[in-house]
Amino acid sequence: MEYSSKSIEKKWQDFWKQNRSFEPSEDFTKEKKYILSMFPFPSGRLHMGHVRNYTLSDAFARYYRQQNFNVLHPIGFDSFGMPAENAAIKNGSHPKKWTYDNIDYMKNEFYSLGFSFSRERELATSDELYTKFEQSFIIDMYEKGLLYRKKGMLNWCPHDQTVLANEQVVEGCCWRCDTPIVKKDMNQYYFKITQYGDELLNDLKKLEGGWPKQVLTMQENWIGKSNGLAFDLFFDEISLAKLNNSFKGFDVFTTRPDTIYGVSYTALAPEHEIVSYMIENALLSEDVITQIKVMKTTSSIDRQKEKSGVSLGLDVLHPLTGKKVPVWIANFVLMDYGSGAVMAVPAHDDRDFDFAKKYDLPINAVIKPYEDELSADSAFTEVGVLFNSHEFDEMNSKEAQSKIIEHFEAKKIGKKTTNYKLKDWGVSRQRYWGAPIPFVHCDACGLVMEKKENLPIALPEDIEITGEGNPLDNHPTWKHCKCPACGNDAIRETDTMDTFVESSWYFLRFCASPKNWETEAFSQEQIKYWMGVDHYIGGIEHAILHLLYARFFTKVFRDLGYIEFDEPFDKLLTQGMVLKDGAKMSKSKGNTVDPDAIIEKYGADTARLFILFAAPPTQELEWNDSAVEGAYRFIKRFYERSSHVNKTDKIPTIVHAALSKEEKFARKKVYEALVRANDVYTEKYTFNTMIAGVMEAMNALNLQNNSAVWSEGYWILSSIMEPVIPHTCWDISSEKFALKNFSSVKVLDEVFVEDTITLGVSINGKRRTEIEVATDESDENVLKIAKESAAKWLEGQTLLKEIVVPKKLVNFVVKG
RNA sequence: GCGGAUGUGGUGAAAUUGGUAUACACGCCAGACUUAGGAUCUGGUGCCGCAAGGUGUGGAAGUUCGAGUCUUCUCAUCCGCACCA
Repeated sequence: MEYSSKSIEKKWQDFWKQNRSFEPSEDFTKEKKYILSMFPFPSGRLHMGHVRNYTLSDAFARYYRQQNFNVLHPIGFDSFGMPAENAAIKNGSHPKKWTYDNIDYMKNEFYSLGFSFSRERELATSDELYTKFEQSFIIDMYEKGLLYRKKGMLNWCPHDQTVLANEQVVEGCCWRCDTPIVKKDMNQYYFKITQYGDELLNDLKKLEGGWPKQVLTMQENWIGKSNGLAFDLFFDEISLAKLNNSFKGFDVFTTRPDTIYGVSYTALAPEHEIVSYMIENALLSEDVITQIKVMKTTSSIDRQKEKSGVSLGLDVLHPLTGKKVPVWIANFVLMDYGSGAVMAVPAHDDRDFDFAKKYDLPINAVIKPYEDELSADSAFTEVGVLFNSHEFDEMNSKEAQSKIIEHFEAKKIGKKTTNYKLKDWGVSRQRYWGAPIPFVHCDACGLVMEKKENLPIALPEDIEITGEGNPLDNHPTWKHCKCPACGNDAIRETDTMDTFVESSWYFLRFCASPKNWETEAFSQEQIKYWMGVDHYIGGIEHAILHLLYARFFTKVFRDLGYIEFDEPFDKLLTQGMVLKDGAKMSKSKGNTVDPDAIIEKYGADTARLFILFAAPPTQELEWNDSAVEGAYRFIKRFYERSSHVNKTDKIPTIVHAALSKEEKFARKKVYEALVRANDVYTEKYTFNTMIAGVMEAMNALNLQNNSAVWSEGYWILSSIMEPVIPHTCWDISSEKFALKNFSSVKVLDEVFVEDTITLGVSINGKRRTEIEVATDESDENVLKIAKESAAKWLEGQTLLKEIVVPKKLVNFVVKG
């Protein structure tokens, strides 16, 4: 048999398609596995990262099919998004055509790699049917108060001309195009993800063990829970008068209530409402107003470079001492965290310290180290002991935190508070290629939900995409509609949804039987059976964005009564990047490898084998052309040596005792590979060692020529390898085993029983020699044999201790 | 700064509870078959050394009969977050 990847792969891909080989069964009494890889954006072509992702999920899916599970392994396309519009601007192609052409191309690539996806459940999130149900969920969420509209300061990308969620701002820049973002005041829709902040944080515990620690930590940090004290600061008489009594004061949040007696100034964010009031009412000098304007318009990156501020000429009263404390504006105070105002304790906070130094503000220390002296050159931020703090003097600063909170609560001047870094998810985008937000603006009724029977609110196709403004807004007719409530003329919302909304529930849609796709998003019964996802596989880059949003939607859907569980993904496998020449593959670096070219030259099985063999899945994978050749050579040998195998439709029975040493060794290696393979899918995901085991077994088989041993070996090995190199294995199996061997094989313990065993002999832990003894030899005899063998090294030494580790080694402890 | 991870041959990487370090593969060297080889097969290959032997898992110390594995410290690299009060 001569190996030809082209003819074999085509043959089996056609066979699988014709036989609907990978469609899940609707028999819900069978045990199930839901294997999901993160679906791709239809960018045009697959890249090696995709190949790695889907090779992994495909291996899981195929393994569990062999184990007789009912397997759901679906694929779709996350097909809304800006690149479709960017392509339109660049090439004049319609976003819809561009998207669906790409999908067609990429689907062909998928199937030419032999991925065992359910073809009948393929979907694209830009399908109108998908939009229909998504809009329906949006309406439900609005009714529940989980979606709201408000005016606020938003992250605006000047290049993409759209708003970004906080999660989409990376180091102050747009996650997609790297343009520095600016703040813009706009009306936006928000999901109330903060309402679930605590649950999203606490439920991370449920994911321990199933999710990588790194991802859990990243989510924990992102949610950023911190406990502390919130209290009001009140203006003194003079300041009240200055402000025309419009404000009594403002509230602040601190995680360091123990430093309360060290407060020497307070600071507001430049965007704070009191500041705005003072500007509007000309209560500040032109010079100060100019300074504030500069602070507000500086990009967040530049704002971090140096601390700056300005005094407002106001004072508040210290809540405990009643002393006057000056109020400043400081550029490091963030409007969107806490209340946008802080109490400043320069003696015990680095930022406050820098600011006080710059503007020559007082520095009042109230905590000192237990051992050392306080330094005047920096803030002391460690745990210490309180002084200058009235009744709290001599108290440990950690302990003082709760005591002082109690004190504030007892006096009813403040209370224990929890703050989160997590903010509500801004979901509206001023772009065309997204799911329209199903609302209508009516002069009489205000913001009105579209009626569910009118869904989907589909996108118009006759649009002009220029890159200037929102194409929906510019469309001559689309936005004009009737108010669903009063029937009068109204204007349709022209914002579309963030594409992360689609990816937040697609895994639920896959559970739905396609025959009901028209009528329902999914059914309780189907969800109950298929969810949660047993193995979710994808890139670490989604650690926060997608995975947090999907968890949020799951909890919302639970509270809306659609589903009955808290977390969607039981096990998460985050794959490493694919590198070439030490760097991530990218077009700009010119170090990409085109999957199609690899398939053309070596075949899909070679690409799959290399990817799984070269590194464990969570690690980075360095592309290596000659190692790819090596993978190809292995497959060729594996295929061609199947000529040693006899045709059979059941696993051969072999009398182990009657075999030669080489034959026994070959069987042992084969069964070792089998044992390894069974661990891989549940615990370790180390496909590389599983494949190494198969290679060892192949090497061992090649040292003997018993055709029954060859046949048994191939029965097992081609089954182990089927998830990795399916085309090759199906071809061997159909030729030799009538496709009967893709099922679990019982491990025979007899092959691991050996007559003799080799033990290492070491002196003081250093290996010197080895001995071969009968497996059941007594320790006493083992020692005797070992001593003879090591006589050379024991001579003239005093033997202090003898250690026998059964089946491993002998160690002599000597002195001399 | 905070958090997470990773350091083992020329390279990608192996190594149950601490128990013969470097499996498997790439590369390299030698040989065989060949008109030829980027095909195939066989053998070799951590480092120093002719050898005996020594040495060796980023570095230092510790626990132990025995440490890649456990403990402490340290160095380097990568990733994520970052003025979050």
